[in-house]
Amino acid sequence: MPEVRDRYAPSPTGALHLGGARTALFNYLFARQQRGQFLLRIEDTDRVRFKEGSQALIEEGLQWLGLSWDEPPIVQSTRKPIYQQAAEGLLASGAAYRCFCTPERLNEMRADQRARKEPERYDRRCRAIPPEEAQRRADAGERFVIRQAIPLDGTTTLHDLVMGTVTFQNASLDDHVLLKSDGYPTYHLAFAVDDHESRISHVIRGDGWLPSAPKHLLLFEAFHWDAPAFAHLPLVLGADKKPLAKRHGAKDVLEYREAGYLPEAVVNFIAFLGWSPGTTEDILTMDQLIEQFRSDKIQSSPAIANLERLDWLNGQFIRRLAPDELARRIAEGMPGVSVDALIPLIPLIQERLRTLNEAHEMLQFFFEDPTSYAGKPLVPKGRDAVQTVDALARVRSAISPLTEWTVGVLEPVLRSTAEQIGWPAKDLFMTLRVAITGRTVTPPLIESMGRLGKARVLERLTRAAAAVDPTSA
RNA sequence: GGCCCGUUCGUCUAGUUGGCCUAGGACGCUGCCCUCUCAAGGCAGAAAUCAGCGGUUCGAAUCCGCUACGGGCUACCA
Repeated sequence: MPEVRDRYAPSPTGALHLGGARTALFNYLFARQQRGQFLLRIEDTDRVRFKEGSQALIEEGLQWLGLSWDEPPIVQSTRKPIYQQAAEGLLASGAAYRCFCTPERLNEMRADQRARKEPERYDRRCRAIPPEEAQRRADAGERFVIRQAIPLDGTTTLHDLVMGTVTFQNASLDDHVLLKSDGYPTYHLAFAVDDHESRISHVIRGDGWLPSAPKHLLLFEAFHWDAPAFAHLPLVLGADKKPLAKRHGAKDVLEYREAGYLPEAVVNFIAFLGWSPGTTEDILTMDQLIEQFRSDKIQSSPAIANLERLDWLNGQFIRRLAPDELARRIAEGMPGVSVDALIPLIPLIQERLRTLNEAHEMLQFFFEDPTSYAGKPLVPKGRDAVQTVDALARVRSAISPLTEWTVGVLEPVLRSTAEQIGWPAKDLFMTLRVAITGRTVTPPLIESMGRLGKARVLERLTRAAAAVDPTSA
């Protein structure tokens, strides 16, 4: 059996969005599972849409997701002569021809076709030019493109791994351009030449290419090359049901990294966009995905990316992380805070996080004193300032003699203090929470006090007491 | 207009060799439990007449046809 080799072939016109990432992931999973190779190719033959820096961004996105490629990427713009040579071969065999039609004539032709409600297609005028004459005009410096000479009749059948068998009438196919007048190939030519040269066995790409797949099959035939197998992937849509690829707001995968998402979660999320293992499992690691991936389980209908699910998945993966690993990842986003300082705090927040970034705010009070209690309910409902200051003082004197500073000794002391002053423990805890953290929503209070240490707790209690507004009822 | 593809809870999906589907799971949502706040976790629940119609069949989400709707392509873009 021939070796499996596939590839992700983005054009560097922007960053890597979720849809592109999914195409890359499916190629990667398939290649890894088949013990084959996964390649990267940069399709930069469109010099107009080309964006500087895009390739680096795409590569960084892929690396972040853990999709490593096995050979240095082919960059198409560096291979112009190779495509030209291939096109000339086609010219010689009659599978392609030179076209001298100007853009103006093409526009007029299409306008006419539209007016007559005919299919808009190249009318093949130049296909009738004798090759010698075409050669002469080319030699004389006339601008031309090279078009594929599609068979006038018959059918072409594609056996797609996802879409099944699709048959096209050759008569409905256009003589599309293979080589542009600037000497660059179009996608079609470059694709065939490169995939052949790279010995690609499986082409897994977006289903936008499905309509041109028969032309690609015909091209391979014209070259007398074996065609690869095809799998066309349905679109990934945004919440607005518009294809991600077409939206201006399509997010770069690296933005998910900035927002505190784990690459494991993003991978899991996009894997299930149009694919499922056929079981009820929904949290899979990359290794499990590799093992379970099957191209025939790919959905043939488009999928809408439901970001709420990504949030949930992210929380799941965060909870599965080893505590020191979680600390490491959180520290990356918290300049000035060491991994070691974070490790003891992890148990307090690990099961509360949905994104890494939430840890920053959740943990802030460990690293800086509350700056203000304005607007915070230091005084419980039904109590007044005097009672609150008194409660704070009672807690202070109850805990300051403590020689052992653990949850086990703190909790009973705090509860009995609440009882002594006649407050429900809930109320006392909230007052303490606000006093010590400056917040109403925090990790568990007593554990937090334990980690903060006695000195800092006592100090904050004093400051809070001083901040209680005496005019509050 | 032409050529293709698609259509199961709001969303991701299971279902693919027709009966085990009075359609299963997950996210989200609602309620309850747990509880020092918030989460997490546990339990329960609402939610798809399987796009519609017509066939085939003892029996169809699963097979066939038509219709509707959605989408892609229709560039010297990829």
